[in-house]
Amino acid sequence: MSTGSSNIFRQIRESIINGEFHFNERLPSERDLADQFSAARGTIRTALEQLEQANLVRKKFGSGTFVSYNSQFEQEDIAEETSPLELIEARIAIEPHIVRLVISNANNRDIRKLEDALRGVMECQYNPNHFSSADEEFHLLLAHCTQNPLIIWIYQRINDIRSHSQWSHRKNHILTPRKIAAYNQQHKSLMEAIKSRDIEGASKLMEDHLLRAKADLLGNR
Amino acid sequence: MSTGSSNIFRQIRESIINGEFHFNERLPSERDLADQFSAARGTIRTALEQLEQANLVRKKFGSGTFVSYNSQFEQEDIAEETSPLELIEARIAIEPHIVRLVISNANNRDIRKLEDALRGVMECQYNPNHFSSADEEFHLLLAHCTQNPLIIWIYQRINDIRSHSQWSHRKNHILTPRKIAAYNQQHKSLMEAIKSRDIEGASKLMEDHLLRAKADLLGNR
DNA sequence: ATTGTATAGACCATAAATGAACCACTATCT
DNA sequence: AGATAGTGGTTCATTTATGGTCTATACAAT
Repeated sequence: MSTGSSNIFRQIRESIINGEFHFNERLPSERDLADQFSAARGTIRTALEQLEQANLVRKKFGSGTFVSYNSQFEQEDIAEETSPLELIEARIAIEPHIVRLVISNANNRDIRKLEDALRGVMECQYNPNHFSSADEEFHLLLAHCTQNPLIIWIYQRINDIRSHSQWSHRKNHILTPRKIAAYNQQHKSLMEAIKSRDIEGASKLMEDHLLRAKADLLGNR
Repeated sequence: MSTGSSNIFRQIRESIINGEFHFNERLPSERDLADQFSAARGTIRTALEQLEQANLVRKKFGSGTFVSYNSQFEQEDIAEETSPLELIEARIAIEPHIVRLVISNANNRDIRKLEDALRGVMECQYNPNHFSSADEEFHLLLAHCTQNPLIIWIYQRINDIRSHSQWSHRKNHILTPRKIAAYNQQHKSLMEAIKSRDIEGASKLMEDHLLRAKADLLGNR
């Protein structure tokens, strides 16, 4: 059972798995491959169809054939390999304690800036994209209020991933006006707890807030 | 997503990451880049848009395209300006929840690897440097056991800073055999809590462990 | 003979790249 | 202050390259 096309299939598969062709890179055109393998274009096409069936490759009409195989070694970008669920788990890990540090370290000017930012979030109930970026800004500002450069830096990376995450595709499904209103209410309670210097209360509110976001994420898959 | 323009995207990205273009440096104009890559300006523009999307570059109307990539340069800065106290605060923020995730996600093989690593730490009671690096390894392994790539990545960065921190100068003063023995005892209790799947108990032990380390740090200034 | 595969060529529909022109803004020089 | 050159932002028609499809032919194995 060894036809010409399946030989070509095997050869290209090896090239992809060995990393000669990188993720998302365009393969040579069917006509070029036909030249390289001294085969007819139809033969190449059946080989490519097998590759597509094996999820190693995807074809784009009018554009080319692209590697869709993601080797473990070229996950150079942490943002690409972090799922929305994993992202929110990391936030659950760090943000409740961020709130503690905010209450310990923030001065009145910081608190005012937080309130300003929160007002900005509140105004975005009906636009998921605006809400999302205002929310990112608010949580990043919290990190800044810790005045801990390492935590600020870590949270900047988390925010990079938030804006890059696959989650953003589903944003419009998850962030209904109703959900946004709920989040805003949680933000408001959180802000009040921070202002009254209730460390454990605020931390718990942040944890609940994120657990709620996690539940929403899971419920809307 | 992936076309000829993304080849140019890749090339410029590599140039930026490899430091051929420095932070805040202006890239050649779109027209110049078009000449260099023998491509049309539109093709360059789509490549630059992808770079902007990846936060590697920002465009200034009428002025140019500037590198906004925070290379290892910025990470060096973070290591420099993060004090040992701030480092341990960040660890207090994240590690108790890491322990929770470990208990939720780790399999038996992970647990065995943790026990092996812990034995390695135990053997270092009389050498602060060895204890320190074995301890780093143990805590990093905990992060790995979460199986969350983002958390692993964050903890790797924390570990980078641990080994880079000003704290290492004072290590020999702080890490007396007596202190090391105390830490080992805490590690042992932690490990037992993990093995018995006691999520909140283990998390609390980790928090106590780090709070103790923080107190030792403050007491030895 | 039939079937399955490979070859060769032609044409189609689509997507991307091209090349040119123009606009709006910025920085610099006079 | 004004002029000027250089920059990114935008649009357009056109060209090029790509995968998708179809036909006819040749060859080998069953």
